Amino acid sequence: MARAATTSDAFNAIAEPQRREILVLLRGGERPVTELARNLGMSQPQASKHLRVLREVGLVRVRGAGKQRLYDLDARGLRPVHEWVGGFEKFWNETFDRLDEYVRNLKQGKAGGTTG
Amino acid sequence: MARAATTSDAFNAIAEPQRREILVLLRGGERPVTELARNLGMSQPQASKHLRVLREVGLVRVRGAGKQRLYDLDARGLRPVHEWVGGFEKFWNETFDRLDEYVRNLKQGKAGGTTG
DNA sequence: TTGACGCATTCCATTATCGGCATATGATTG
DNA sequence: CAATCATATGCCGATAATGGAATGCGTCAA
Repeated sequence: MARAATTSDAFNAIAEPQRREILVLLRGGERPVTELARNLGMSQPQASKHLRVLREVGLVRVRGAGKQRLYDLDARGLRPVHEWVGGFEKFWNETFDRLDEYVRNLKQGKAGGTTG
Repeated sequence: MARAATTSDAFNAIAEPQRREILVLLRGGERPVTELARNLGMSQPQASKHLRVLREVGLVRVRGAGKQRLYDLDARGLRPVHEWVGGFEKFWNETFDRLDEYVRNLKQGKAGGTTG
């Protein structure tokens, strides 16, 4: 099996840096493809491809406006991501302490031992 | 070019569901490889490979304990992820409103038009 | 209808994943 | 040193993502 599809969920979709940048730009409101491409220094086809992925996972919506297609942010799909990562919030402080303790133990000649 | 390496950053590392599960288990404290593999129903080599990725992006630490190697959570690398996603927090509520408005416009026979 | 513009899609090459299986490496015990 | 347990690594097959280039398709203007 290969890596999961980028379209399988928001986690995979936002793993790509350029797609994150697109989402950031869209916080400023809906934008046509070409403008996104220009602002991010990518080709129009690349922008379209990234937008397709974002649309398939539901992070953006489209509406036609004449010749243009305006893409709009739909951030709801990011909420589960935020919540999952938020489950570690208390740990990225605590981790410092455990590392401190670890280092102190090393200096005392004792190996690790945070647990036992 | 192919997709960015899973080891390129935390975003890519946590795109894989099994690696997320490993991190969740490690919130309960350090664990040896075999126990993680058993708890997650994956093979030992797979667990080792996932742990390698997590270690390379700095989300876990290892220490030897006899024959075993105990993996420990280092959640600090998740903080940037949380912050990036958090930048969309105000939008996943606002989005509902914009969708509501969109739907109301549709019912009135007007196309889209959230913008103009 | 023809032409121009905006965007989506397809084809291609390169590259890296993930999983299974076998095996190498490391540490402990006797 | 030999045997064993715990873990890491190597190889393979299958999958697919990314970027570039070319092209298809829909819309608007004349």
